Amino acid sequence: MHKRQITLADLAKELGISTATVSRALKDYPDISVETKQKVIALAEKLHYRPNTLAAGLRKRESKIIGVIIPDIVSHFFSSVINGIMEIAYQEGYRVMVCQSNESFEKEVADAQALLASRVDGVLVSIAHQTDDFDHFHEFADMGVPVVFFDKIPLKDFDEASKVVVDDFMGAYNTVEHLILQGCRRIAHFRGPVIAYTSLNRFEGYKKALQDYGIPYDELLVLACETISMEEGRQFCKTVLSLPQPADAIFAVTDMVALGALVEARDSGKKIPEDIAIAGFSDWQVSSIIDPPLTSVAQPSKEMGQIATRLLLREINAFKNNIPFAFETVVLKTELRIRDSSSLKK
Amino acid sequence: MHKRQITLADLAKELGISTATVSRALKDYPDISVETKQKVIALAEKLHYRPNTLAAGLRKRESKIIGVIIPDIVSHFFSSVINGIMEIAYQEGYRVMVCQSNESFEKEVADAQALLASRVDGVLVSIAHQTDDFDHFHEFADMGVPVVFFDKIPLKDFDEASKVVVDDFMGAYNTVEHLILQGCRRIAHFRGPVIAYTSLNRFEGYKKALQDYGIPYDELLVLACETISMEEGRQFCKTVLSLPQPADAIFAVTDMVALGALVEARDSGKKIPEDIAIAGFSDWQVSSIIDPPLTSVAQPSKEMGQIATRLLLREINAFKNNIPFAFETVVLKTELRIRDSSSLKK
DNA sequence: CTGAAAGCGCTAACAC
DNA sequence: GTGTTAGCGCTTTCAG
Repeated sequence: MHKRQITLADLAKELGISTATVSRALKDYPDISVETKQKVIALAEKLHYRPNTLAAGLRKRESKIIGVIIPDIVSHFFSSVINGIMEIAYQEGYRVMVCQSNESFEKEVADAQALLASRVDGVLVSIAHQTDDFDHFHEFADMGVPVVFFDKIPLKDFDEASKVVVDDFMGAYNTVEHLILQGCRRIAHFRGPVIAYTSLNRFEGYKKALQDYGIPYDELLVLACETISMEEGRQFCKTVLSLPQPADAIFAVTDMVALGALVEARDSGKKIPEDIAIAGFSDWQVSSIIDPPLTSVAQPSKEMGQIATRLLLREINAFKNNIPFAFETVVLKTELRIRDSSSLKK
Repeated sequence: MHKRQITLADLAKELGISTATVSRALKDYPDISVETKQKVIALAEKLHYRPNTLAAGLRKRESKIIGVIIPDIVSHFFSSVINGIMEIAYQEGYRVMVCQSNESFEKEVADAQALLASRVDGVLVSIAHQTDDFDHFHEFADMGVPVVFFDKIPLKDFDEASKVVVDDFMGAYNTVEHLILQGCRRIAHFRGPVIAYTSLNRFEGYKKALQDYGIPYDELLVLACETISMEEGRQFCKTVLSLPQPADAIFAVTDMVALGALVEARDSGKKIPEDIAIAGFSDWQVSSIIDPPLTSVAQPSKEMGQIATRLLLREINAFKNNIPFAFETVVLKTELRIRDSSSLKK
């Protein structure tokens, strides 16, 4: 039943040559005779020889695996990022080991140690919400394993790493500017948790746009999400519509929240965007098919994964060949997708 | 800069004992003195010792990695399945290596070989659309590596494996039955590609429900998707609405197609569900928030990942300990979520 | 152009 | 309780 795996030694014995030669033949080394190469390759094929990458990895001190730590895989954003990661990694002969922190600091630490034990050649990380201690990532650096952060990156304490982020500030700025140009003056913002970097930048972009256009900042119009759910979007929408001076636009930190607001506005008989314009952030696929289609900020998620992976691989190679390497922070542009939920001219 | 990794030998030398003892101490073997254990563990902690799983794997002939091959990670369904897989795998001390076939047979074969080379201890597979040759999976069996198929499983030629699927037949049957009970008599079906097992079973469920309720099958009402896109949903909706005897209900093979149909029906001024009732399959999160909310069949995706992984781990253990193992096929029940797109009573 | 031999870090008989 | 030893499968000097 259980056939033993085929090894170099098996091939070598069968052909009456040494394992070294077999190894070199399979790796297409220049100074092996064509004849030998062909024989070796033919036999390997015939016996379904599969190189044992564990053994090779042990010997060469590289696993050809890159680790990924993300808060949550079940989201369009992160699964797209992983898609980009896998595409590039695969092209370059690397496998991908994915871990999910579930936004838990403890799980993140455990994941980091597991990846360390698996001797991954590099790691791509989007940190959990509560993480503000980075010892577990410094350990990678100590072991000579490059780390590239993306999306949720450390706020402090981590200069010695490359990073890839989205320009949340400008994404938010452009959206609010658009709402202003549509004639809105009472623009509410449903912001994310205070700790999250991305939320913060979106909030700053919101404020800056108001300021640049001479619209006073009104803290009654700014509500902070905790769960970032549709339900919060509904609640907050109700709140800002029933103010003495009600909102005439809503910019939500994420499409989930914007959709909640949209449903609430619709159900309470408001006309969108005439009575209240709505815009979100993330550009879910669904956002374009609801009625009215939701204006939203698109993030280049797959591209983010690709770029982060390219950076990581470059760093891995630099490290291996002992050539100097400069850390980089790449900021990706977002794209405002204007749709009927905010656009008066149809 | 690049500190060398800490090995058992480092710990052994530092403590003046043998590597064997260190190894045993860390594994909490019964016959090591408590004193030694403590010393070893303390030092390991202090030096940030991380066991090299590559070396252990080479020696023990097990990698503690399970491989996953799926057509596409960027989908709510598959990312949820992976979520379930990772949860169980992690609990049991396994890591997960994910590969994406992109619905390409060639990529699937390449992935299989890569996983084979990585010496994964088992594999979870959802096959690509075009796959109808299974040599690359038989190779796992030959190497004594268990394979469990889920969702998209081989139609033939693969008895020697466990499988986990969703009851597409009953899911479809219940949906169509529901539409009939709502009073619909001209129920259209936008089916999936002929080759896909799941599409086929949904189609069969559709036919059986009609038959059981004495409604004649009308092939004008059955259209086969190729791209499974919103656009197809729109087109087909137009088609069945303009028949001499137009449809009064649509059951689509998937929510994507149903949403296309819904948008088309809405745009052309039809009342939903009075003029045309609509139901989908998959229960996307978005399906519940569009207007009207879409009736859909929910699949237990995370659970599918969990169950498949438990089956796989059980098989891995059985194999390792040479105890008999019987392959199983688990069929998971679906749940019909009735919403306003099909329900007359509000 | 090819072979011999050492060793990557760990585990598991087998000794004592 | 602990040490000795061999070896997992591969790569890589160093010889020839």
